Amino acid sequence: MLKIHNSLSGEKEEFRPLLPNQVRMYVCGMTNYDYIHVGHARMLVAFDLVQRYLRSLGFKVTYVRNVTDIDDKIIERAAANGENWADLARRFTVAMHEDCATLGLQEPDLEPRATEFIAQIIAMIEILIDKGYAYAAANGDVMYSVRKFPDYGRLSGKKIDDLRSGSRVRVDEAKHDPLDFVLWKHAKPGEPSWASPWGDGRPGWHIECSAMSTSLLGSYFDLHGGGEDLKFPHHENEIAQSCAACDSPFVHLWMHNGFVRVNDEKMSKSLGNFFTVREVLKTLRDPEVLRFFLLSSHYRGPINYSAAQLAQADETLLGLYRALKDSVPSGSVDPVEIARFHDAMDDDFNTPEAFAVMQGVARNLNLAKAAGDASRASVAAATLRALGASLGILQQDPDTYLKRSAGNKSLSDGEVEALLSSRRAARAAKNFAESDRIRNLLTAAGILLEDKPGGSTEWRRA
RNA sequence: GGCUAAGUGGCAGAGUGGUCAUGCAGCGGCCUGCAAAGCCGUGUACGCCGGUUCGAUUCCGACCUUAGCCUCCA
Repeated sequence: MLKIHNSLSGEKEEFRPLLPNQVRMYVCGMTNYDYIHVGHARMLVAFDLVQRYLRSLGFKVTYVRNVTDIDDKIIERAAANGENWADLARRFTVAMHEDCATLGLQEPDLEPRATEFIAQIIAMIEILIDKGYAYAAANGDVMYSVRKFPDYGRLSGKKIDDLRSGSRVRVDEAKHDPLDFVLWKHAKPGEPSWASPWGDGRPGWHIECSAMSTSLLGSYFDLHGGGEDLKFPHHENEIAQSCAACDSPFVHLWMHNGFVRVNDEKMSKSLGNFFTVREVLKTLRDPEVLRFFLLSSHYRGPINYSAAQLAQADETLLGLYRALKDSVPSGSVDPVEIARFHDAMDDDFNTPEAFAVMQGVARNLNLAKAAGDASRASVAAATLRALGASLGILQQDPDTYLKRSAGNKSLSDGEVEALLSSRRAARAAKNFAESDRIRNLLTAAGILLEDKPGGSTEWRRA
């Protein structure tokens, strides 16, 4: 039985889809005006995992992850670059797709862009105005009147009056209430704009998600995800918009992932303490290390980013690949371990616990290999592979993986093989001084050796 | 100030009212020509103070500390 933590209730709830065997999920994706950083990667990986696991459970999943391709930041950045805003958004959306692919993400079923949904956005705003939830302000913007929506603040546990007193928001004269937020922004000269009943302008950020999600998934759907910083006000605003416009509940279950931190601070653009995915990947043996690292703590908790942590993740992953080496996965898997793994994952996607199960399987695999029990080893190998598959890891060829290096290759594979063959000759002649000399030389070059019982030698890169 | 999370062994990170997380690093052993890898073994861990209990890291209360949100943000 799958249980998922619902931000709405603050508790883990048994997951039951609204429609039999179908899951409709929406995740707030990226505003693409720059390369994605590790914090974004965590969100992307977390919901990729959710989506994968739901599918592995047999649900028919419709996974929608939007792209915000019109926004203040895009306009600003484009202006700073002297670049067309649409070109900039397109360019970084392509880059994001590349990064997602490297991280082993499966593509969402639908990836709507805000600019493709202008008509739906306008229609939704009109409904909100008709129903009295929104108003055209004096400055040409259209605002949502937060106090008209009684449930406002329920998701984030905030009370409207607490917000007001603590608000650091500069009171915009055009707003009837400081809490009101923009649905439609009137265009300033030279800004990209679309025609609307309220004049030329562009959608506010919050309304786009409401319009896209309800157009694509219906007014009431199963799961909505995003980073925990979106809980307020973004998701709160989405609820206010969608519920009011559709006269319907909006989302059954809200999921929020925790942040990536750097020295105990949130990794973010504004703090300037961010590392882009592509820059981090250059320092790693394989992108899988980053994915593994991101999955090694629970998605709701914070995770501290550091090179030392990445090194630990690398070491651990290496151990798993070493276990997989020299065994042929069989068709059958170990049902007990599979069940343990599912128990862990069913408990709100407890990946650390799931990793512990995988470590147990790896130990069995090593034990079986040491005992020369090929059939037990191949069942263990198949099990480990299968479990890895549902997390999107451990699918590479172990030999290839182990010969990869985190740093520069000072010696080519061929050079290593050549040295190894001289060493083999030395060992056969019991010339251990020469044999050790070669090994030391290789070690210094980042090549680690393992002599096997038959006289052969395996190698890998540090 | 309001709201929300969280504080676990050298590091990372699960979990539980009463033998075991798990991984990395360390130490001892087996194995090895020596290593490496693997296996076996190994560590007075649960922020502080009270309370409940036969028994609390786990439940309750206070306190301290940290992070996040309250402004764009994954």
